[in-house]
Amino acid sequence: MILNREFYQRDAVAVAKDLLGKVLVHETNEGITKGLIVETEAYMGTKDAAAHSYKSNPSGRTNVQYKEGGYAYIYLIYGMYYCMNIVTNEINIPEVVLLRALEPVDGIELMKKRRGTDKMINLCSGPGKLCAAMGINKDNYGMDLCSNQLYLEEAAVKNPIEVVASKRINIDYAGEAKDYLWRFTIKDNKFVSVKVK
DNA sequence: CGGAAGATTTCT
DNA sequence: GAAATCTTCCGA
Repeated sequence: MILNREFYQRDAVAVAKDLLGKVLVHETNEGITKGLIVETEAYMGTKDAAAHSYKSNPSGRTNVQYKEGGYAYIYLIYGMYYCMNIVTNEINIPEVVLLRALEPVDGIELMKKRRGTDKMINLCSGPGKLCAAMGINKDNYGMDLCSNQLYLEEAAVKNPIEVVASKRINIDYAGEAKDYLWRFTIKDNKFVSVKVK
């Protein structure tokens, strides 16, 4: 079952927690890939010094963040890797959830081909890696997650999930915001990206 | 218009 | 521990 618009129209922290255990699906010409979300981070727009939308105009790269929840915010980092975010909350509230790690579910051969590795644990354990494995790039920027190409769905089997909150990764420049516990992971899941502080 | 820096990954 | 590599943003 595909998650509906209402799911995304809440604050980013609530959505980030609820996204754990959901499945990200991307249908392409090459085939379909699915991954179980095991790690997320919330970025709370104007209240968060680490967010892209904290100090920039509601135009350019962050434009889509100001839409209502349920859209894909894709950006290129360090000139080499894409990161996928999910826009949350209402119109004109620039809050997003960064997807940091997935557990591969479907289309694993395709993921291996895209990533150039056979190691399951290495396919999606990081923001740049999961985008490469899922075939996500700037063409997906602003895509509606309530449509049928790139979307999220409930996991086929719902196992009980234990959520762990921790500090976010690689945002030391963000002042006091770097200590906010807005990173969420599934406890003891081995597909979570390895960097832990 | 030019420069600096970044939600990262990979190899040494 | 450092390089790879390019878009975006800010200051002049």
